Amino acid sequence: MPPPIGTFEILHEDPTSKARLGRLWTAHGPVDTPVFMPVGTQATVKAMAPWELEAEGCQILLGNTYHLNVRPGMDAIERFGGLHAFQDWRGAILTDSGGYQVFSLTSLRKMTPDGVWFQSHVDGTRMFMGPKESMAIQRTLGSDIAMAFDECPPCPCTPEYAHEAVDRTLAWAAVCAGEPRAAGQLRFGIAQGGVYPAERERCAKGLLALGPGAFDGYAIGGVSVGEPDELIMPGVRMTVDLLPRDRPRYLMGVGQFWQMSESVAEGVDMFDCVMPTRLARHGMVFTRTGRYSVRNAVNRLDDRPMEEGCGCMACRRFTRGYIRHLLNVGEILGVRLTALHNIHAYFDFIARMRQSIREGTFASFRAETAAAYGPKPPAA
RNA sequence: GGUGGGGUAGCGAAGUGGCCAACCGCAUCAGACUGUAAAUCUGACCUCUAUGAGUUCGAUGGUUCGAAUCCAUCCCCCACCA
Repeated sequence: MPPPIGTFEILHEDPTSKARLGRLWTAHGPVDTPVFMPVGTQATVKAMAPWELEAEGCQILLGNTYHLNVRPGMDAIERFGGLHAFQDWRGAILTDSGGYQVFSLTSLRKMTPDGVWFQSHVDGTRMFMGPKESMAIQRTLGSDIAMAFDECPPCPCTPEYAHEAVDRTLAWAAVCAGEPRAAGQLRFGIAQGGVYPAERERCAKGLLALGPGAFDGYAIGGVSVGEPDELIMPGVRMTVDLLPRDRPRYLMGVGQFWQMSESVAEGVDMFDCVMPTRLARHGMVFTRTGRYSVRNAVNRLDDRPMEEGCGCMACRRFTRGYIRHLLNVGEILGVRLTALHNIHAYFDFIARMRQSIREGTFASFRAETAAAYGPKPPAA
């Protein structure tokens, strides 16, 4: 019999860092951590079929509250019996609250103390989203993990603005924590604070002050929102130790291989990022030794697979020259194949990282990752 | 053979005396992308010893301080009529 939903087991801890192997139990099965969650904003991971994600061992993916509320709308989601049924995804789903759209759609929204007025990026319709609305939508979506509605401020922003954003994020978190949830739905709080340690600390402590029943896990938000590379990891470090070690810690929106291995070393368990799928559509290919653009002219006559030794279907059957051709002429299969490969590369990366923690070789895994990708990724 | 239209950078296409190394689109080349307004966006794209210089607008000659733009001759393409 599986443990109760929401149980987070810590299975192994790395002696050389704060890395740990864990397992979070959701209503749609276990999630082995550290985990990478592909982003499926609009009820699909772009260019990927659900069975392809299953084949890669994907246990959980993302959906988006704002975007799914705009289209198809909650009446449609209800009609189809929730988000899982709608997109026929049998694993777990984490829904982002819409807080990121406060950042990414800055020019289309207006902040108020109680929430945010969005002007739809599709047809301009005004819609209000606050903590209650976000939680209600996520309830209808029926996600396994609902994120608290937060304000994700950009970088740079003034200390004063970061302070206000933390005020709002904490006030909204309290509202979220009091809202009803879907059956078996977990709820994560989000720590903001920008690049300011005092604000990071105030936000994390404020979330914890809502009590252990408020949240099942905690996220680090507002990272990689415009700050230079060298400020990303400090933002993580100044927050992660403030979050309970017996609960999953989720670094939102990150990211690159070296950022993930370094964050795992700090005690982070969960990641999501659009990079593997977005960059796939732009012709960028991730490999164990770096990334490169398969669109580049040097690949025109290259008969090697995208990554030598890779076991993904794209690499088992097709050459760089062919895939470059498909991307070059705009054929759909091109982005399908690069997405397939990049998702495979991400899951391969995470699987190897988990294995290294299990086998006690995480330190050298970190070093290899830093060498291949580095804080300043070398031109592959 | 006649009449009319036309030849502009890899292609298409503006420009019809100075603000033109020449708008724009495509193609090409390169770069960026981190809780996805992104199969998107940015830049380069005549040559060079390159915040400057040199050679271009079918060819040659001419007018003019100055020509892709005006004139003459020639070459080629298209349409219609013979």
